[in-house]
Amino acid sequence: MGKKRSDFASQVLTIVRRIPYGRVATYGDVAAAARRPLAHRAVGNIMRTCHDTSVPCHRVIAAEGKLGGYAGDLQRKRSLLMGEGLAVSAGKVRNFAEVRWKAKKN
DNA sequence: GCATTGACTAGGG
DNA sequence: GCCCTAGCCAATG
Repeated sequence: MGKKRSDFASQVLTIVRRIPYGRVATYGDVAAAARRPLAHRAVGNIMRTCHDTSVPCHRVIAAEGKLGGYAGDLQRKRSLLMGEGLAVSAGKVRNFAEVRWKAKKN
């Protein structure tokens, strides 16, 4: 680390890193936790440009429990989610409402 | 500094 | 339930 990212990017990465095992959050939730509820697009852009291995980016999914996308292999993202006890079907998390992690304000 | 793009979201048909 | 449109933020050329 040491790479000086934008304050928003750094905040987003911190939020994603706080997502516990077996939980998932939407881009909107992460964006809202980063003080930018309308920056859901920017969150996806940050994850794409700053996909760090220290950040469980696979726990960040789109709304409605949809997986959305992933850097490299989307299938890997699905495998990771299923590996955490999440039921993924048709590119969506069935128990999304149950495993949805409520991001707290910072 | 403007235009384009992206792992998005919500709404309408 | 799917496709298209409009709107938002940040990074890149």
